[in-house]
Amino acid sequence: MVTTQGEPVLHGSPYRADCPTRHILDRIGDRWTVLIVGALWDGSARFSELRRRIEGISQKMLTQTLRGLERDGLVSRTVHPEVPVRVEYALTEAGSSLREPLSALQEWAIAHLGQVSASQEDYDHADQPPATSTNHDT
Amino acid sequence: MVTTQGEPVLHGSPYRADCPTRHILDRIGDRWTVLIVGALWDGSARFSELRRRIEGISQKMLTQTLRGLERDGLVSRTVHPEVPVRVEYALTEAGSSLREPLSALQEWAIAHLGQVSASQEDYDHADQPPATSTNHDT
DNA sequence: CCGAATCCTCAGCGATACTG
DNA sequence: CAGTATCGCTGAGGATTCGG
Repeated sequence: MVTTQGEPVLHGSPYRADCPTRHILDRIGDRWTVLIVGALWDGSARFSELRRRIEGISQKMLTQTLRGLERDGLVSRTVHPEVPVRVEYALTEAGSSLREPLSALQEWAIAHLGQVSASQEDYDHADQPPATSTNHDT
Repeated sequence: MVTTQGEPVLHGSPYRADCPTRHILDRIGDRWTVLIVGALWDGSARFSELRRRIEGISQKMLTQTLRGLERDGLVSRTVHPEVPVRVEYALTEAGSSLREPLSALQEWAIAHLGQVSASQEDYDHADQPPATSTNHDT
């Protein structure tokens, strides 16, 4: 996530950091959470399998993000005490329910990506880059 | 956003970083974008007004995030060349259309926040904190 | 095979100061 | 009022290594 705790604590602003949406975005706004949830839509998977499914993820972040999801009750973790330990991860009901709003976002993304990209091109090719910096993007 | 460009470039993974959803999440996953969009649901506003509406935001991040949104074509920026310069920000059509999926997320957040918090409590009160670290949260 | 611990880099973001 | 430029801190997160 981005930071989450450095908040100076506000008072009466209508867009405070403690609104549920903000909270959830802090939770799923990181690089990997959504990808893991997406990977688990295909069914439960073991640690290594998840690593392969997502591939760009490091072992550390996979573990860390899975722990977060488990803590939130969105993902279940089942240890099979076999000889080489086997661990299965799966979406819980709550985790599965995330699919709805996430799909909405996904559809928006698909529907608007072209337009957004075009707008970016347009913006970047404008002729008033105030000298010094090419500081587009966040 | 989180990083977005350090990607090692993958090849055949089904959850590549270049999927539209991932892209959009990188865009709106930062600390302020969603808050600004939310603040503009109430109608257009000037720079200072936005600062007041959001309040926790620094001048730098407000400018930076607004630039990003403008670049993406989600927010329009209108300069009124009056004596003290006046600048109005407003959502574009595309920006407004974000309200739908964002509301879906919001509703999910509201519906599940309690459950998630409870799960966290539960998780944290488990009796196997492997010593050293209290490393919950992302 | 699953994961924890350590190290280190780099970029998000706030604070501050300066322009038009 | 509406920015832009610079500096410094902090923490996300990749690489690597060790344990069960």
